[in-house]
Amino acid sequence: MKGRVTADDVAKKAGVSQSTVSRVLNNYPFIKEGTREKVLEAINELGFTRDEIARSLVEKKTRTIGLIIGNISNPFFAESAGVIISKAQKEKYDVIIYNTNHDDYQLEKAISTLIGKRVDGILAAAVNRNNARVKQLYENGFPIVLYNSRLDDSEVNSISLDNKKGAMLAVEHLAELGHKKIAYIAGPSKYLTVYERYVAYREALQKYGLSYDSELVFKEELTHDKVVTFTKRILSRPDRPSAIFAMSDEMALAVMDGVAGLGLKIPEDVSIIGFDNINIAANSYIGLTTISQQKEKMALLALDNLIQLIESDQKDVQPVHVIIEPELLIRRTTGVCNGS
Amino acid sequence: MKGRVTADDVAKKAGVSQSTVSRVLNNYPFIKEGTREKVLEAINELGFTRDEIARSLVEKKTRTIGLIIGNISNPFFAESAGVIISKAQKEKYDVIIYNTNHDDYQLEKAISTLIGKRVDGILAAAVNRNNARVKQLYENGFPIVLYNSRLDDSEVNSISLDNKKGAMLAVEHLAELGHKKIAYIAGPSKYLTVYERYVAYREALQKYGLSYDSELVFKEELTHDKVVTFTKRILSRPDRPSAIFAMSDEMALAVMDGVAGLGLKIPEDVSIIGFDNINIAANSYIGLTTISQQKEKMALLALDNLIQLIESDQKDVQPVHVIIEPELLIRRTTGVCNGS
DNA sequence: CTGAAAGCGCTTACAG
DNA sequence: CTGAAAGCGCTTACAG
Repeated sequence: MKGRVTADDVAKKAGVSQSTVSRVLNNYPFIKEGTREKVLEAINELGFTRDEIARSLVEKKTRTIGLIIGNISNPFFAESAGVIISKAQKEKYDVIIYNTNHDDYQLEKAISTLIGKRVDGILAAAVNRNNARVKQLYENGFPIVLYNSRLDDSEVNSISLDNKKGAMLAVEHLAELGHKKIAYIAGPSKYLTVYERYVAYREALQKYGLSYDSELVFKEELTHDKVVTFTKRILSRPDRPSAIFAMSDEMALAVMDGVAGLGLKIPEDVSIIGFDNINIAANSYIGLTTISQQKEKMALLALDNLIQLIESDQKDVQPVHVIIEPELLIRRTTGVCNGS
Repeated sequence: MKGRVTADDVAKKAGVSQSTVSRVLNNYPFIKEGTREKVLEAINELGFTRDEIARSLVEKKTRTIGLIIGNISNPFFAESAGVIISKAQKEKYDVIIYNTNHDDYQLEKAISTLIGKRVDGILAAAVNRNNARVKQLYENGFPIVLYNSRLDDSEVNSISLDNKKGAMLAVEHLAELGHKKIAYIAGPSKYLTVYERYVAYREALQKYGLSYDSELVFKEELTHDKVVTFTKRILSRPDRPSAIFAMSDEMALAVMDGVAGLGLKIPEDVSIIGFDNINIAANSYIGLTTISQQKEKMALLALDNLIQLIESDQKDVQPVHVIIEPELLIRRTTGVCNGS
């Protein structure tokens, strides 16, 4: 198809060597002005575009990075990815994006493909706490930084929230509003960040002398429909909880879906608090009380650090471990407890 | 960094030639079983991963496609991109994603970079109606398909909605509920799809004998904040509109933000209808009445057609022009007109 | 069934 | 200031 025009074609047309064409392409300074002009002209006439694949092969860098997220339809991932994509563009990096759908096998496959494509580095926002592949990549000196994820006991670079504090803040807010029965949408604990929130939830309950009821905790796979069903089920109990804390705003929205489906009022009948502070949480119509992860800052820090790793000499680089401060944003979905 | 292991290293370790290593990598059938095993073993011990960049150079295909969208934080783009990314993975294509932020210059830059990186094809969801570059790419036989976009008078492959019908459906629904003053969040008409909706809005008004009031039409750049401000402004007029139609669900949400900010009720005080049917529109707490674009179907068709273009011989391929049928989904944000 | 060699389209010492 | 040549890591005829 199309027989692409190469630097050699340009060279012939301009009556110079291919090396010279390459030099003007790379803005090599010592070229006679006349020569440069001839080359530029030929490039234009021929509609030449330099083959970056060939260039990557010799330069041993592709100026593309891999971005691995859980699921792009979760606004937390979409919005943080947006920040990364835009900033990467400015820094002249392309991004290949992968959804894991929270499946370990898909994560492995994504990593393998990205390594095969020789990306300069990887940003990953959804890696299970014990992922050996990521650990190994890091130990081999491959540029990788995690955000919204962390490994169990490894030095792998990461930008993450103080999740424990975040979950504490959420439960405390509810407890101080007088809520005694606080349900929790926890999710599976293969992610360290998610697990930490769960632990903090339990600790916070204890701190406020509230009892832990495993029936009020959803630990299964986090799909919208399952959470809606769970919400409806626990709210149909005679001793229903008066507040529900969700480990993500996406899931808090699913809880709201369930609550509205039951005809219950928020926050009069049930208070809801999320986690992430996705854009829509601030919409006045929703007004979701939540814990901010400062996703833009998180994403930007992750990218900045990755680029630094890529462009530095690797040797003298210290592991990066940034902990971001959570912030409680009180909006309309939480209120004082009206029930028992 | 890391001195990657090459097929040549594998060859030496296995005591065969590099050609043989290449053959086992490519599942060439006529290899002695013993040889294959030796090679596989060497590959494992060395932790070899084939350099896809080098392979792309000789094969003249990269198995990556470019995906150009307006803005990933708009759920319509994020969700359709999600469908594309997942399906592409299954088909063994990677996707490089670009946000244009609805800026023509960024679109051009994205295309140039993608061409430079020798992607096998491009999917674009946000291209201005008169884009010469896209047209030229298509005419040169480069695999490109648009979705949610179309060019003015060009054959470029596209999957798009019957936008006119969609907007008609929306206004008719409102008119039949008795609304006389229907505002419209139109956006800039550089996109043909957006323009078509605007034209249909006017035609529908006419059909129902409703007058067109340019002050009730928002034609500026579509940002959340600007639409909130506009909404508040028109709803503060003594003769305020009783219904607002937005050209996207994202903007309908902005309208709801403005309405809620004013303390007005939906749909009692003002009915709202969107366009796209993003996932959250179906959430019972929101219940946004909208026009479905069948985004999953649209995205999948776009990808399928692109892959077909890439993998076929190009010559015998007819231009693809799929028009998707819009569907009115009535939910909670629209109701009969209570006002004058 | 397997090896030696050419070639994909660039960059970059090395000469001049 | 510029050209000839080697090399990046593969694939694929061509021989044998």
